[in-house]
Amino acid sequence: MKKKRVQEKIKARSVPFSQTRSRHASETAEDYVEAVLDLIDEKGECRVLDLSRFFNVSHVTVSRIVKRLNDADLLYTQPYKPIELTDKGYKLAKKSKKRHEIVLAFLIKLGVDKANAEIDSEGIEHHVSPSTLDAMKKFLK
Amino acid sequence: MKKKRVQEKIKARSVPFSQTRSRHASETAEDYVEAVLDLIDEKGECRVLDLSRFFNVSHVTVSRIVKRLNDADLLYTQPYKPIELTDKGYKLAKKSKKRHEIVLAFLIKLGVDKANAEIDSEGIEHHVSPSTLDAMKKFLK
DNA sequence: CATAATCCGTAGCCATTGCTACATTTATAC
DNA sequence: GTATAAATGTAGCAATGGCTACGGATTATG
Ligand SMILES: [Mn+2]
Ligand SMILES: [Mn+2]
Ligand SMILES: [Mn+2]
Ligand SMILES: [Mn+2]
Repeated sequence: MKKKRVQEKIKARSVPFSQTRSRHASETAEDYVEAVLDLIDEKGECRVLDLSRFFNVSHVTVSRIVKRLNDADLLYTQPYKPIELTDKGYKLAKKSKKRHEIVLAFLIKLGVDKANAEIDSEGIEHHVSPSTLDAMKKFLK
Repeated sequence: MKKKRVQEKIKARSVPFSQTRSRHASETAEDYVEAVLDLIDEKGECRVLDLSRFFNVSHVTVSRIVKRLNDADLLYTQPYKPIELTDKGYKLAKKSKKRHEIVLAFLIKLGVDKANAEIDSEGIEHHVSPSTLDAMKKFLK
């Protein structure tokens, strides 16, 4: 086969990797808004240190990310004040949480023990296309 | 509930995130050795530019990562020479490829179209515990 | 063998996400 | 109210993975 053809064939396989990188780029935002939603729900408010404990990272890491998500209009933060979700952040949180719950329930129904299902679903949720999510929903019914 | 108890409860939920970060840290190595294995198999040899096309990133990004994986004893590289796998790299590649194939076959059997299954499995493969992999294997039988 | 094309390395930039150390603000306790 | 504790912010470092620009090495072409 011609060299060019071989190269094009190789390049054609790059799509899943580009997509995976793109999904990883949105992962932090999704996990953070979901965490803020949960923490407000369970604790009444969400603080930097709550997120720091929730993710097991330093408060500095959280503080920087929260600032970026504030700039992205996903949440609202003021110095030394609790963190709140914007409308946009709330919608993303609800959608991410729903998807996460489906993935978790799916794994459990598939026969995975709860501990592993919780661990695996935390990563898998960000790599599930609408098509795959549909297939999981059908399996759950 | 006491404040301390609440904080411990929050901290307890951090395990999946720590695990997910750890898995993302091994993802590049897994994808690269798998790619080297495939490219040698299909093209006869694996070059920096092959990987650059395969992943759709610049040759500089590939070159830096290849150097790190060389230091980690996963592959063997010399300037301007083709890239080869070490024993350790070959073993990791085989294992990763096997797991990837199972995840892909699983998604297809679940009813996901091939294009989405290929995209999603590229990310999901790195978040599948032995427990989940077993469940997928059982489902395939 | 000389020239052109291709491949690859290096320098240097940016963004993200992890960290420790230290400063400042806010809340709690006395 | 003041001292202490807790929470948060800031400075600055490292690793990783993107990039462009440029130059040197290798290979192909004539
Ligand atoms: Mn989640
Ligand atoms: Mn997650
Ligand atoms: Mn992958
Ligand atoms: Mn992932």
